[in-house]
Amino acid sequence: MPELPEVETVRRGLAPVLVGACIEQIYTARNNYFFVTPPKTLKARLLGRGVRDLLRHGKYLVALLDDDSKLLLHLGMTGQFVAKQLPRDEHVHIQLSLSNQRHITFRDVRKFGKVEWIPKGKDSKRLTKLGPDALVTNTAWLLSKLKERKIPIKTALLDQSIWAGVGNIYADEGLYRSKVNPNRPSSSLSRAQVDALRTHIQKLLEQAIMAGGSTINDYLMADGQLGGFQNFHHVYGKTGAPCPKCGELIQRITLGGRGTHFCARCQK
DNA sequence: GCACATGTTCTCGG
DNA sequence: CCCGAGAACATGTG
Repeated sequence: MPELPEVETVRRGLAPVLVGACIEQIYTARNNYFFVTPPKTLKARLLGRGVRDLLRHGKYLVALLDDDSKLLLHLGMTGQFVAKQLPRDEHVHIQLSLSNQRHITFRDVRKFGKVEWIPKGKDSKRLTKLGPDALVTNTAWLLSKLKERKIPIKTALLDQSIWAGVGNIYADEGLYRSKVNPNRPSSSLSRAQVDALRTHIQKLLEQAIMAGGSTINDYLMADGQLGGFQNFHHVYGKTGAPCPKCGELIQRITLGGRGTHFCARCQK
């Protein structure tokens, strides 16, 4: 669920709480959650560690620790990182108690999220296979990668090895604002169209960050509040509603296994 | 019961 | 080996 703007919003909310603090206590739920790094190892590696910085690449958060190891976090579809000691319901998997008396709760209903500890000097394959972050990707890179593929442009925009951070909402909204039909083969787009897509999507991502991200169901900001950008969606989740520009009804199709929303009259 | 859900990863067939 | 399609993962909502 969280795409780049949601993850960046969480990063900005967590950083003031986490950076500079030391991890003093760790609670892990005793359920079958697939952490990647097992709870026992996590506790052994994280207890007593200070947090130097909290970074983001695409939809991943990376906490840099004071022994030069790293903690990689991904929110999956329904993950929540909240800088509070939330009540421990059946979806709360981890709680950290920090030296500054603050707490961080990781809650995830569908359990698609990932928590991975990375030793000093090592890299996680999850990160190394990512393309450049979508906010800093330039047209030349995007064009060269899109030219290599015949898959629908919608599917290509979601490929995290091309650029990292765009998910289903911002792909659909970006294609709509760029007037590009999601079915178009990736390699068929002109340089001008790719440039328009890059520009529109980056603008969208920045506007969404300013609004605190899009809350559809589960996503929360780090202070527990809802995001606000869902109120600015034009096509995502608007199946059957009139297009804001031409009045044609918004269609929903499936591409790459994902629901895809667009205006067949505006997007060519 | 059915369809669908902000994501990633694996399998399978060509 | 490459590519793309579809399923799987786990749980909830309408």
